[in-house]
Amino acid sequence: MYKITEILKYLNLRPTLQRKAILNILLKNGNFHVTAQSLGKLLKKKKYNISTATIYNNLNDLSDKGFLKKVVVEKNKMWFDTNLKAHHHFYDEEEDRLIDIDNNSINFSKFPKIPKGKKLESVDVLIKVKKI
Amino acid sequence: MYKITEILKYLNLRPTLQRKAILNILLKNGNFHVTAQSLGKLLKKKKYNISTATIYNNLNDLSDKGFLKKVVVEKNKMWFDTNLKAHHHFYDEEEDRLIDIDNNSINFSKFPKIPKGKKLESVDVLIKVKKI
DNA sequence: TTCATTGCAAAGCGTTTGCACAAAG
DNA sequence: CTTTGTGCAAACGCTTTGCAATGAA
Repeated sequence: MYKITEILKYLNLRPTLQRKAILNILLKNGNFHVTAQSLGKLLKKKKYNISTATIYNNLNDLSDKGFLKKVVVEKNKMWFDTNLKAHHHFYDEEEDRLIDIDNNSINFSKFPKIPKGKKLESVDVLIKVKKI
Repeated sequence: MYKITEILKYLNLRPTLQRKAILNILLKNGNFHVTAQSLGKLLKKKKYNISTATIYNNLNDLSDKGFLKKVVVEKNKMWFDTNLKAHHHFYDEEEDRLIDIDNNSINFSKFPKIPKGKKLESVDVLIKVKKI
C-alpha cells in the first residue's frame, strides 16, 4: 500500500484532499501518463471536482519536486509521467496514448558527436505508431 | 540558383510576393529551421511586413504539400524544417535552436518491439544539449 | 471575372497567474 | 495565527479562423 501521506510529507506538501485524490490516481496504476485534462476526467469519475488551476499547480509542483516527469510529444499539450527512470516512449497518435519503452530495450551502436561547446543533457526517443 | 517560381508552380501555389519572400529565406540557408516567429523576424529584417496569418498559412501549406517538415520539441511552439530526409535533432534549449543529425549518424543495435496491433510510423531522436 | 491569397482582428486551446477565501500546521 | 493551497476568472502565448479586401490567372 502506498503511504500517500508520507510521500507528501517527504515532498513538503500538505496532505490536502485534492492532492491525495490526485496522488491516489497517479500511484494506483503503475507507470502512468496523464495530461491535466485526462487527470481531470479521472478525478471527475471519482466524484472529485478539482479546479483546473489546482490540477496544474499540483502536477507542476510534483514535477518540480522530481516526482513526475514532463514529456512533450506534440505542441500544446504537456504529459506527466510517473515513471522516473530514464526511458523512452511509443506514442499512438490515434489513441493519443503514451507507452513506456524501457531504457534497456534501446541501444545505440552509433551515436552522433555532440556539437562542440555543448554537452549532452538528455536523449529522448519517440516512436510513433499507428494501428495496422 | 533556386527557381522559386518553378517550385511554386510545381506545388500549385501562386507566386505572390509574400510567398516568394518566405521561400527565399527558407531556401537560402541550406538545412534550416524556423518557427512562425523566427521567420517573421527574418522577414522584417528584409523589410517584408508579412502578417502572422500569412506566415502560418504558408508554413502550413508548404508542410501539407511535403515541402517542409514539422518538428515538435516543446509545447506551444511548432518548428518547420527544410530538411526533408529522415533525420534527428539536437536541441539547444538555451539558444532555442535545432541542429540536424544525419540519419546515418545514429544506429540502433537494439530496438523495442512494436506493441501488437500497431505498426511503426516514425522514429524521432531528440538529443538535448547545453553549454559546457 | 474568377478564384487563390492576404491581413486583420477575433476566437481557440492548453496553460499560468492574481487574488480572495479556505484549510493545514 | 501563520502559511500553504484552492478555485475562479482573467491573462497568456502560440496558432487558427472568418471574412472583407487584394492580387494572380
